[in-house]
Amino acid sequence: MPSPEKPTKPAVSLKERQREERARLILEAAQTILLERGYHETSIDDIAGQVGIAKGTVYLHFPSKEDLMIALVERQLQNFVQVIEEVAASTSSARERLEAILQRTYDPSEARRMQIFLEVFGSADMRSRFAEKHERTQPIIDHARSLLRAIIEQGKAQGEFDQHISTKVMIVMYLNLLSPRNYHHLTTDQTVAFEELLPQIIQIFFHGISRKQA
Amino acid sequence: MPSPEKPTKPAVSLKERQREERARLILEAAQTILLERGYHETSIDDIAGQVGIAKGTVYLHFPSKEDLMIALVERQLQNFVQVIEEVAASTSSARERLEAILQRTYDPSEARRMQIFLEVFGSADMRSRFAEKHERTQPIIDHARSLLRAIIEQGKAQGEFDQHISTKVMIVMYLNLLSPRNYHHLTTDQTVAFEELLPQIIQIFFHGISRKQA
Amino acid sequence: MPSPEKPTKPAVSLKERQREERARLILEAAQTILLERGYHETSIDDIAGQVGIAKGTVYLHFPSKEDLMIALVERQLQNFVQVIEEVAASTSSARERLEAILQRTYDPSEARRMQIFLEVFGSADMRSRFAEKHERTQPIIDHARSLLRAIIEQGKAQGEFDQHISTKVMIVMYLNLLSPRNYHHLTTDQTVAFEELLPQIIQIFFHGISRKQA
Amino acid sequence: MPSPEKPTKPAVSLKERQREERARLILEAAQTILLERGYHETSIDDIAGQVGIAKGTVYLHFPSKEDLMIALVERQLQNFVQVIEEVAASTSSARERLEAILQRTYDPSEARRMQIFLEVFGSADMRSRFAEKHERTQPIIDHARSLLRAIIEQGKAQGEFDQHISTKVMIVMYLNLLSPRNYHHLTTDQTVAFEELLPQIIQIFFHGISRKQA
DNA sequence: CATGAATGAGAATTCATTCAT
DNA sequence: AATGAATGAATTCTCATTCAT
Repeated sequence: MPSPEKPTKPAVSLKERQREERARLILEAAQTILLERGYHETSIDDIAGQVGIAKGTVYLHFPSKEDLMIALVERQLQNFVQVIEEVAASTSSARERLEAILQRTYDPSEARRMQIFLEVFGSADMRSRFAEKHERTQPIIDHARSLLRAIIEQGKAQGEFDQHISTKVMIVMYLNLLSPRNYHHLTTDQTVAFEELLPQIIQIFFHGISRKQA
Repeated sequence: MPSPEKPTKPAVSLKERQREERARLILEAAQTILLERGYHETSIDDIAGQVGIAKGTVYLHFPSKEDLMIALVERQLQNFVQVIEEVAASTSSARERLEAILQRTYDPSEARRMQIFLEVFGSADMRSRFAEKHERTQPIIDHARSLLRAIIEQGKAQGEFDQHISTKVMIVMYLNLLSPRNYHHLTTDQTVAFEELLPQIIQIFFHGISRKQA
Repeated sequence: MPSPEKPTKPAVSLKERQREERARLILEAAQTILLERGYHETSIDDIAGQVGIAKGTVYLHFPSKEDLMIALVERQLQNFVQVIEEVAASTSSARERLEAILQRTYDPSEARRMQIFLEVFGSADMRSRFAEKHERTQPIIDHARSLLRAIIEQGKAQGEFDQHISTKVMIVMYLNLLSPRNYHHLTTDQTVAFEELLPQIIQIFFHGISRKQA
Repeated sequence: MPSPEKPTKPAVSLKERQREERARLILEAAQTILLERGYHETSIDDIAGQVGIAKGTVYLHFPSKEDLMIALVERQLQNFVQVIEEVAASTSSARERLEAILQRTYDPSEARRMQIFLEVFGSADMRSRFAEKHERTQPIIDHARSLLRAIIEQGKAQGEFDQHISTKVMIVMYLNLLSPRNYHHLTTDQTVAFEELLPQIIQIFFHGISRKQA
């Protein structure tokens, strides 16, 4: 029997893992600073400084600042899609599933991450800047939408939701609920605690789309 | 006969009026371009060019690019407050008044203008950049809020709205409805016509906050 | 009669003249440094420093480093074409005219300038770098060539030059004679005085292309 | 039996041979890419990639990019000197020998290689960059010159060449004939075939320097 | 030995702001 | 007042070189 300690395959994997870990560290730092200061107010040097590496090293992992941004968005989207997929598989009612997604997305540890992609789509210059790079993110977005559509349409079919309201509109409003940014000032003002906020929003929305009682 | 070297008040006023007209022209141009391209993608030169004046002239009216931006936001906010005030004075029901504000704000000619201030508060970039300059806009925002609060609380008192939902939360959600940006992709996709969009959103929201029937 | 000192048109012309003068100054400095150090070894900052202006000012006159280079080449080419045109108009023999062009081009004050465009076509990376920007220089080069061709062909027709040698080859060799760069080391070594060099080169070339005596 | 830890000479030699072979491979790749793209457009990484080794390995053989370049030039010069030496030894006439050198240097397989050193001396860029590193190449160049000088002076002594033309000038012009770069556009234009080019150039040059018939 | 990740100096370019005319 | 030329700080990105593994 050959000696089992000889690292043949794992060696490749180690380097690769280190590489990915480094990339993850950069994404993490980028996320933190970008969320604080925004795209234009954050230089590659700032990000590198945050990670504790040199400017050039960032470029070893991401070919440009834009690509770093896209990678960030992509990661977040995938994260989001995963949440939806997990929840969508459950057998609870449409409303329960949509609420579950909200709950998990509002989880503070998730919330910050969500925002990054709202940054990108939120301002005119970001939209135009990244318009051409959306080939990769668009399919993910489409996928998320179709998952949500399925849930909502089940809810309509089973009499939970009002059939007179367009599914598209529901999706858009629902996605807006997911944007912590929209509630940012509320929690900054500290006049409404974050924990009370969500249930009320949920209540408004679901009451709003629920089938009207005859 | 008045001494000819002492400029009478109307003369000053004329100059002043021209000055203000010029400032207005600059704001107008700035708004157009900023909405299209975003803050960082718009240079002072671009704005001056649009107005047909020289770069330096812009600085005769606004001490910096940031101040120009703030002025833009302020103008929009005042505009918005005026709409609220006009509507608030009417004697119709709370819901009717809130709907009226939405209608007027969604009016295409208004919608674009609304967005400018959403640009500013919408991205981390802008928020951090303008954080210190909010002394002037904050009171206006507070005023708008208190006007809306009054309407909503009337609605609650008169049994239109659900008293269990915090007024603050209602205001936030209501303000979100006002953000055409949130619906931008919808109308860009051309899958939902702008005209159908508003009624449905209104329906969801007001049904959502309405007092539940026993 | 109106006062003649009122500068209406000249005012425009003054600014324009100052602008051109500034551009000329930059070109002059660029030429000096570029010839000494080459394209890659010369930064825009170096050039600006030589002129005594700031980096950004260079960009007020030339949109990019490449364009500055092209402008330099163009100026030199036009200069060269002008020399050819002036000489071509004379009624002397073909050889005399070609010699005259050489004389004027070897004039030390011209010689340095000539080189700049040889720099550009001389090295692989310059050629590929500027390949796409040649739309403007190519016609000038073609024009110069056709002027030379005409002279050479007259020389052949009148029995001065050997008709068995292709005009194209003659032109190429002639243009090589014009490249002070080719003789650079000679004069650097200081073993051959510049003044003796030209006559000998002329002698070799024209003897070389002259019609062979039967 | 020899002690196994002491490497005999052949063993060192093998390693040394492998080392040299590796160096040769690098030079070969460097030459190919450098000729295509030029010095600044070629990175060490490109060269390493072409050889199929890692960037760092290049530095095991050449202390810097400049030194790699110098080594390339040196190799080419030695090659050239070898051609001259071989030809110089023959008993044919001076013209025949000089023509033979031209023929061998114009041989397509040689032509490309020749150019590398013309790149280096041809642009100001390179000249200034390598000026201080010429201690090693200068002697080789001097040697090549003296070999050529000997041939030319024999030609003069035997009445083949015009004694009134300085040998130095002849050498310079002759070396210029060797620069395929000078004829590059000709063959690129495809208006003159490469095969016709050389004989005509030879004809001009040798007729040009030949002793004039009384 | 070979590798390739990490470094950081350096270069082109942009643009808000100033100021002489 | 208006102009627009000039400035220079700041930013993105490249790549020769080093060095731990």
